[in-house]
Amino acid sequence: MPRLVDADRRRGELADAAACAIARSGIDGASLREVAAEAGWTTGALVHYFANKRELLAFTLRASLNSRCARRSDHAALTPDRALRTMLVDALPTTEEMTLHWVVALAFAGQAGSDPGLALIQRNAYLKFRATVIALIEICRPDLESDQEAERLLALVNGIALQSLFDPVLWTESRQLSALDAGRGHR
Amino acid sequence: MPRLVDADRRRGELADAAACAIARSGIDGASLREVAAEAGWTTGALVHYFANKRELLAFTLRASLNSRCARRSDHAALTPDRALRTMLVDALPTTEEMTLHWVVALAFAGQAGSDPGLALIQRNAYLKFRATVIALIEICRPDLESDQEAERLLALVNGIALQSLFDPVLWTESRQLSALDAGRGHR
Amino acid sequence: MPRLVDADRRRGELADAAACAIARSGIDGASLREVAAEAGWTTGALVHYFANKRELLAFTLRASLNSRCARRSDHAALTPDRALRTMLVDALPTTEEMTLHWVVALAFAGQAGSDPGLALIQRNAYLKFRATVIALIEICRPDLESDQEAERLLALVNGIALQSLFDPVLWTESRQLSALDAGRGHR
Amino acid sequence: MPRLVDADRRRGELADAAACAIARSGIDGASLREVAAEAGWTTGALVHYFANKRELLAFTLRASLNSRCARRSDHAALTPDRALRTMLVDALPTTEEMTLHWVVALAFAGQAGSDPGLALIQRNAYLKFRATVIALIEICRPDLESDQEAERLLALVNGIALQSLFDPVLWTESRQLSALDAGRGHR
DNA sequence: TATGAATGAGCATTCATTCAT
DNA sequence: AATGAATGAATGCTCATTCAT
Repeated sequence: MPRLVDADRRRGELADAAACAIARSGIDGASLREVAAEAGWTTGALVHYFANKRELLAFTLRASLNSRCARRSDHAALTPDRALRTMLVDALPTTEEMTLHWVVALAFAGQAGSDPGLALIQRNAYLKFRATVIALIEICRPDLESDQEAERLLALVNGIALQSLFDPVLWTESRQLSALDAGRGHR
Repeated sequence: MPRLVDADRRRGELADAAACAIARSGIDGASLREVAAEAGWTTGALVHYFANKRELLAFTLRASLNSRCARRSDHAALTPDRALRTMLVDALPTTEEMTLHWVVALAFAGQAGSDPGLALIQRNAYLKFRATVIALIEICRPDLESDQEAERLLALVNGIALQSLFDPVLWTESRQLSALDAGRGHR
Repeated sequence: MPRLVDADRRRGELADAAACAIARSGIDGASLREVAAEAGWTTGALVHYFANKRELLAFTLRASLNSRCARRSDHAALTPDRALRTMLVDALPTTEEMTLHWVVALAFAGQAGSDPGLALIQRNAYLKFRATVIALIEICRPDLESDQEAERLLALVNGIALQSLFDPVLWTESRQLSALDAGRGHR
Repeated sequence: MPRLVDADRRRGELADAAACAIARSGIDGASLREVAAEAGWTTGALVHYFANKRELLAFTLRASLNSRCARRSDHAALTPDRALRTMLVDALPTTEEMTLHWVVALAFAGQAGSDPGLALIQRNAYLKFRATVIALIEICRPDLESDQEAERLLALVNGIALQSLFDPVLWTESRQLSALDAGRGHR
């Protein structure tokens, strides 16, 4: 089924283009024409891959949020402490790609009220993201008393990310890292 | 004599209505018709108080963000530790009103790319919010080694707030408070 | 009846303001707010003097066109040839005031299709203007063979006026006059 | 393959429809909806051919004014005197089509104050029209002493046209022609 | 499959008009 | 008489969507 592979690849490319357009113009501001142009097609071509704009947005949201989990692969080879740090750093908007994901997530979060369907997708993806991170934290730091401790760590990651988006000049990559280190607690 | 109206009061009411509409429908989704209907007027009436939609949005954003600072009044009478906790709690989306402010802030944050003017307003307001909180933290907790420590505390507050918005069922008020307490560090 | 005098005077002032606004912004572009502001009042005040915008426009048109006839008073004391020249010169847009009248007339002419009522006013006023000029021409120049000759002279005046409006730099006052002189024919 | 359309031809059709609508309702009165309906389309279709209303108007103005020059082709085969008369007659609103062009020109002239850009287009087109006519006059009538003489002839043409628009019943085609003949001067 | 022409609903905005004061 | 708040119907324009090719 070579066709299907092509179609899926196309959908991915379109989702990437959509993510860029959303980061640039906001969700409502990102017209289908803009997304299509970003990807190098015309509007009419989108209809073959997504029935309507909502589906394109939902797919883009899912793809972007999954990317935040995808990196979180196996860190078993590292020492627990080193693995933990690596994992958390992967979740911060230190790279351009990760910043894009955070911006897109923020755009959808601000839209949540207007489309409960998208809000649900977002919430589920967020819970998956949260579960992944917390599970790994607990593996790497079995000494943490409860998962509330892990949750606090996650909140810190999210807070640092949020502040980095608002004030990217102040929050350099190294500052993000040192703030994270300071909050990780001590054995 | 014309019908006399307290224009500033009206602007405030309209900003409240706009905040509700934004939380419900997103920023672009909140049409002037919707805002006017929410406030009990018709579209044309808005023009008396705001020259255009951008001005309405800017005013709403400023009003909402200022509300987050307004509560942060005098805590001098309390013990430093108690004052600190009170202040931070005031910044969490534990009340319905504070939740609304966070949702509105999130909506504007997601819009940042499409209107640099609004993004600037938001950034300035955020910096003011940050400065207020950090200054108070440093007063209440002179033992904190540096303002980086205070910043970490702020990041924690923001992170808890963000997670509460994504998962309000899990993040009850008491959970928000205990997560904050756990991260406050010890004297 | 001092009140009536005041009201009529007001109407005249408003018509002047309207003529300026129309010359500046066109007929549809001249909003009631703009006219009122030009005259130093607010919108609501207009309603006391004109039932609606149409009436204001009709009054303004009539007043402006009548002004073009008003100057054409008694030239009996002059020699016929001198009187003729004076009369025709009075009809050219050589003065600022006369230019305004021509511009307003042009604006209404361009609008003629959309309001048959205004078009009728304009046509009647034009016929009156034409009759006045032609009658005077025939008095001053009894040697002209027919009123067709007079009509040709009027056409020349109108043509010079039109070209002066399109290219005011080229068509100085002296050029308008010499073109008129060259076309007046010889005894 | 998409539906192929001769875009330039379409633009021409739309300009024709716009000219009719402008003659009927004035420039501001001619809404895009009205123009589109006149041409048998809907509003949204216009955007494929003109970015906005201003562009539609500018194109219509240019097209209409150029038509007034287009007819003025080669008259070299005729006798000079006959050619002159033919040319000038072509410029009078004796045909329905030429009347439309004059009405449209008048509508734009009345609008000149509100859009300097359109006024410039109009002035340039007018100068081109003037230059064309005057050049031809000078070719056909080398005996005319100066180009001021030619200009006077043009003024006469314009004046006849203007009066014909104000009083089309009186100014039949034959009357226009005889007025022109009487003013052409004698060899 | 892909194009781009065409639709029609929706938006922000303007404005003549009405009306309480 | 005069103000200015409020209305509601347009208008220009954008855009997701449909569809003939």
